[in-house]
Amino acid sequence: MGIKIVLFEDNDRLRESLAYLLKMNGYEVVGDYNQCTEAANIARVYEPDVVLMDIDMPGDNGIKGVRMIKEARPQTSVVMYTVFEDDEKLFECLCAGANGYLLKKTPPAKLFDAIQEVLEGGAPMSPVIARKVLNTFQVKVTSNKYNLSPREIEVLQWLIKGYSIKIIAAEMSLAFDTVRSHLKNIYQKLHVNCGKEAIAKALSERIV
Amino acid sequence: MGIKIVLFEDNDRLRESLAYLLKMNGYEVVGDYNQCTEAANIARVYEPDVVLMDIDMPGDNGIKGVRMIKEARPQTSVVMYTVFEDDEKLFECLCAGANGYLLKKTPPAKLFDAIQEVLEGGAPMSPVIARKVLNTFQVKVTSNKYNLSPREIEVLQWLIKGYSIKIIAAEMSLAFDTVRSHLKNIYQKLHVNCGKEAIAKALSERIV
DNA sequence: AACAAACTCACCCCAATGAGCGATACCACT
DNA sequence: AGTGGTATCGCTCATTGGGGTGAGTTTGTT
Repeated sequence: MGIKIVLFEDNDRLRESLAYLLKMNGYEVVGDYNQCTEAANIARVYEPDVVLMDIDMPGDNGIKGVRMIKEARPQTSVVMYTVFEDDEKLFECLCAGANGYLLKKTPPAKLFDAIQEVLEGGAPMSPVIARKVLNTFQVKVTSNKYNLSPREIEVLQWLIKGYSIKIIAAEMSLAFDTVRSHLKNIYQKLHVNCGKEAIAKALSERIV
Repeated sequence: MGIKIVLFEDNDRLRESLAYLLKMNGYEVVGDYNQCTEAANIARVYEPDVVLMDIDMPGDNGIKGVRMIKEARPQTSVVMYTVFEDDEKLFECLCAGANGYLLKKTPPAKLFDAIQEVLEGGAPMSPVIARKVLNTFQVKVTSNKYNLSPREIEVLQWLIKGYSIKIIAAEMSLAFDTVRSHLKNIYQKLHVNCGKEAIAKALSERIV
């Protein structure tokens, strides 16, 4: 049995071309649609191995489409196929459960490679996209822009575990007021006014 | 001028084979080393375009190697080349600034593709690795395991921005005590005892 | 119609915390 | 010898926040 693929793409010409190309290359295109409102049902009924999903479509957009498909049938691999390369759409798609992210400028040959890759448990991404994804991990390079001292970093690390001042003092074998003193300095350096803000900032900027 | 590559790999046979292969394919291997203690200086002196970096080496390991190179010369692309595929080492490398992550089972042809890809601003990763990376974004599927109500999620989203109860109440046009009430329920559902813990848990588990 | 869940608000008590003052000591650098 | 940064500790005061309890309203489900 062949590889079952479903397409969601509102540009009719492009969608039909894709379907044709895929069929020519031995894939079984079990459905192609110009909008993804019924994506969940389609996934359940046709049980595709791979879905190619555009983002910009009338009705529900492709991001919602991914979410619906992944809820309805998680084992289906969903690969985004779009012109968008802005961070916001990208990470929304990834959070929604996309298994790959290809830009439309991807040549057909690479497209087939990508389908093969996702079937083998990979996560095909256009180079620009992969770089963006990796960069989200590397914010550590900017970690010390707040000029925290080693001791302050240590305190902050306890703080972001949700520990209270009293507990932190015990863990670090320090006096209660010493920890508070460190925290005051930390808050100043991070330009925040309370522990909650500090935790939020530290975790979202991956300072520690 | 050719593409300048530096290798760090403690297996002499493998390292020499790689150097040979790369040279045969037109790359300029400006250095190959069996340990990376001097990685920073090497990067500064030879100004390589790409570094292939093993992880398990005597002395400083490759993770420290990446960090040193990225501090000394950020424009050098560092691609990990290792047998390790455990999450811990992987994400340490990515946080340290690695621009790619290839498993040693990668065939040479793919290796050349990867070097080309990283030179073009991409982030070559072996399929298994890419999947792991993407999966870190998709924790949303487990988001509702705590069974938070829509309103509670909304409150939590304000909370993790570091806002105080008073501010949250104002933003949501609610009474102070209403927000507290929601928070109490949230704390119960998340099995935490205070806002700081809730923020820590919500952000580290990407609940919202 | 009955019930559960979610949403809303209120009151009390007291612990936790941030702000704003300090202080001493150590260390590196000039 | 002085300067600045870090680390340590102390105090008061006002605000914030968490635990407990209760209760009215809406909404959806059975």
